[in-house]
Amino acid sequence: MSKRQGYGQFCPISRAAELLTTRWTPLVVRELYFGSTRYSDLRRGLPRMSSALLSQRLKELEHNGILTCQPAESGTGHVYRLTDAGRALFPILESMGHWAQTHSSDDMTKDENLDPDLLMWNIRRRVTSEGIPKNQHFVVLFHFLGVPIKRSRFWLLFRDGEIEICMRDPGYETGLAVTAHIRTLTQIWLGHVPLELAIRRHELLLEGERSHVQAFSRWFNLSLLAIGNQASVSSA
Amino acid sequence: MSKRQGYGQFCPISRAAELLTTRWTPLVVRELYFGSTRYSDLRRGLPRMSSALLSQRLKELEHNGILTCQPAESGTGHVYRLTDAGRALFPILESMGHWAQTHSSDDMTKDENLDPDLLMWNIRRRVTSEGIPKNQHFVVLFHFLGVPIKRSRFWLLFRDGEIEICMRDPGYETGLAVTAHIRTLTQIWLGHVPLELAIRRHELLLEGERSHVQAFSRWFNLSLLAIGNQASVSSA
DNA sequence: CGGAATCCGGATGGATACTG
DNA sequence: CAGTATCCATCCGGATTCCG
Repeated sequence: MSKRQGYGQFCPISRAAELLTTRWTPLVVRELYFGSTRYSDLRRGLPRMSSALLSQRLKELEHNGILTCQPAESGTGHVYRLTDAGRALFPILESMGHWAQTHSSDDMTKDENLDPDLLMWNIRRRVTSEGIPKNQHFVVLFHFLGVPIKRSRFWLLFRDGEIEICMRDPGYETGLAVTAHIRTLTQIWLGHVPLELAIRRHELLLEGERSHVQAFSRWFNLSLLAIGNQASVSSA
Repeated sequence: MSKRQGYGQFCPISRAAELLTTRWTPLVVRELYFGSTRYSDLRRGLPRMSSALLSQRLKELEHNGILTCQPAESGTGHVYRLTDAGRALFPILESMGHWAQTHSSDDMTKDENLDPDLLMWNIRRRVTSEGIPKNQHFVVLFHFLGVPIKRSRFWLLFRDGEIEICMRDPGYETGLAVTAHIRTLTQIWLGHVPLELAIRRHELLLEGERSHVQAFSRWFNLSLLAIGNQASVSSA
């Protein structure tokens, strides 16, 4: 497979670099760290990565002891999980994220990278059912501006403790509607802009029963990367 | 030049990853951070990197605002220096080094990566003239075991505040001789093994006047990566 | 010495199609 | 759904060359 020579350096940085300087590898680790376990989860979180390359990377990472691959008990496919060594890579990713936030001309929120599917998928993984009416379904509509109409509406469906993203109205009554420019919600998600500020400036609109509006900040959690980045946002 | 697509992610990790997931790039940054400024310094520290690729990387990094390139005042060539953004990358490298030290089956000191030239070059950059007799030259011979004879002897020449590596006896009287297996000195340098321990076990031999032997641990500084890694070694 | 340009074969990555 | 297979563009390593 890889006939590639190593860097020929005894310095430990080079060991990690040999692992991480292949394309997409850090992002695969990120996805796993943030909770993806299935091949299709990974594909969803890394839409621009080709399937062939993903499966190649998974094999390499397994071979390098970064992840384990086990046949899924429930049905088909495999479950991928980081090993201890794999989870230990996270501080590296964290410092990469921190560097980019402070030193990269912040075009990570430039138009071409804003992606509502990706954002919703990331949000879904961090959402908690806390503060959501139990034992009944609850629907939140996200309505994005700055996005082609066909990809501008997403429904988050809370049901039986499960959370699902729908691209079409799931039919139940909508309990809360969230309206914002895709960039606004992305910036909030990344911790660049405090939620309250966006609300106060009417750049993010919450519509629904008062209790549902107030509950929003309890179940809508920011990206793990946002923590410690910006003014705190979580409900008191 | 690079027509390569981005990762299409708004997550800041991906911004840093786009920069760092090209081959050799983290090590070029490491070299600059550790004090190299000239093209030939970089080549010396990265002997397995091709010249063409190095000059390509330097251009890319300059373009990305990681380093600046200025014509050298003194004579020919250019001086490469990290920008603030470039220096800010160091925590990433540091966590990479830390990860490898603790989670990579420590074959970074496996035989094929042990390299006396590289080691001497690294050592030289960290050596201080402190504790060295002033206003006269002072010569230290490093004698490596486990290395082909032709590359087994290096002389460190202290003269006029300058420090030079020689591959042949510079002719002056040798003030101190250091003898060890290449692996031993590499492990000491990386902080895997305390200097005192190696001395006590007679795995590192210091020969010379008592004062010169005692001075050794004052001017021989460990790799920056060793700091906080292992039992401290520096003289009290 | 300090770099940059070129050429070439092999390795890697991206796109798409295909299979169980 | 969970991956493979295939083809082509790009990247990388090594050697050589060139220039100032």
